[in-house]
Amino acid sequence: MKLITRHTAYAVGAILFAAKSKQDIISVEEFYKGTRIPKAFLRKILQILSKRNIFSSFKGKQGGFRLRKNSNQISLIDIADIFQEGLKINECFFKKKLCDSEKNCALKKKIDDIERMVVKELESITIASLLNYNKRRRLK
Amino acid sequence: MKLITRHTAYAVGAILFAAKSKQDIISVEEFYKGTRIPKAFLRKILQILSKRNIFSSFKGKQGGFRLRKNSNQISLIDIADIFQEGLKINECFFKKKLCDSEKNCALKKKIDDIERMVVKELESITIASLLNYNKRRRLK
DNA sequence: ACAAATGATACTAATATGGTATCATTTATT
DNA sequence: AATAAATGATACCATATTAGTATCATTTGT
Repeated sequence: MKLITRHTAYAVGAILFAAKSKQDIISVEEFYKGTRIPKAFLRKILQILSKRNIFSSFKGKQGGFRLRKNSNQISLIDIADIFQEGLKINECFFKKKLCDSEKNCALKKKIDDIERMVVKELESITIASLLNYNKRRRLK
Repeated sequence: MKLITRHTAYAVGAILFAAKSKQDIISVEEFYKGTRIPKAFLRKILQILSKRNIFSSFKGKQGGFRLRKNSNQISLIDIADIFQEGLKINECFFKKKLCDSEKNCALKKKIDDIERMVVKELESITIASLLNYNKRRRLK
């Protein structure tokens, strides 16, 4: 059971870093220094994120990425959706034999319910809430 | 996001079949006829399930497997635990850089919370509840 | 003795995940 | 205009997990 993959986590890491930074445009090199996520991998992730409008990108010298959304407009589900292809709900494992049909497979029904619950939770976790969480702890 | 794997689902399928059957000891061949789960694969799954005391097994002619527990004593979490090695909670993805330490990584905390929720749900889904679910639908 | 069963185990195949490398293109700076 | 520093696109490789098969050994009822 892996709710989020490394891609997702790294993407979140990069976004958190950008959200905290006062800098406007941040290069992969700078992301790397801040996060220590392997550079080539990070780069691919950032490219994908900018295709999906989480970042804008700027080519050429002084180029890099700029966060395009406010940190409370990005939730974990957005990121997970990008890297975990729709978090697709489990297909039926069984053929006709076991249930009468896929549509009333009890197992699938129950698992789907749980997945929906998880999706709802992921929706509620925004980048802003993650930033906040850390800020609160630091004050203690 | 795959909450349960095929192994788990097939195991559940086999257990459901055994729970419904009036037969005492059921051979792999018979399981296969009832579930259409690939025979060799099913066999391995049943072997594992009997090592884990979900089934008892009987060698030799007229041998096979007998369900060892009542259907309300087996929950999805038991099966998932067997085939998905403890449903291990996500380790931290980041090095020191991003959070102060693994112990106050907001992302990990949130994901762990969700996972605990999922585990609780899986605990609540027993074989009996799956059987019931189908029974109820059939009556409609 | 034999056939029908599981036990143990080794092996293979497919898929998903994680990660690197490289060439093309763009752009600020000199 | 040349150059260096950046991303875009894309192809590739490595590793781990999941799915599934095959085979020989052992047991047991008939």
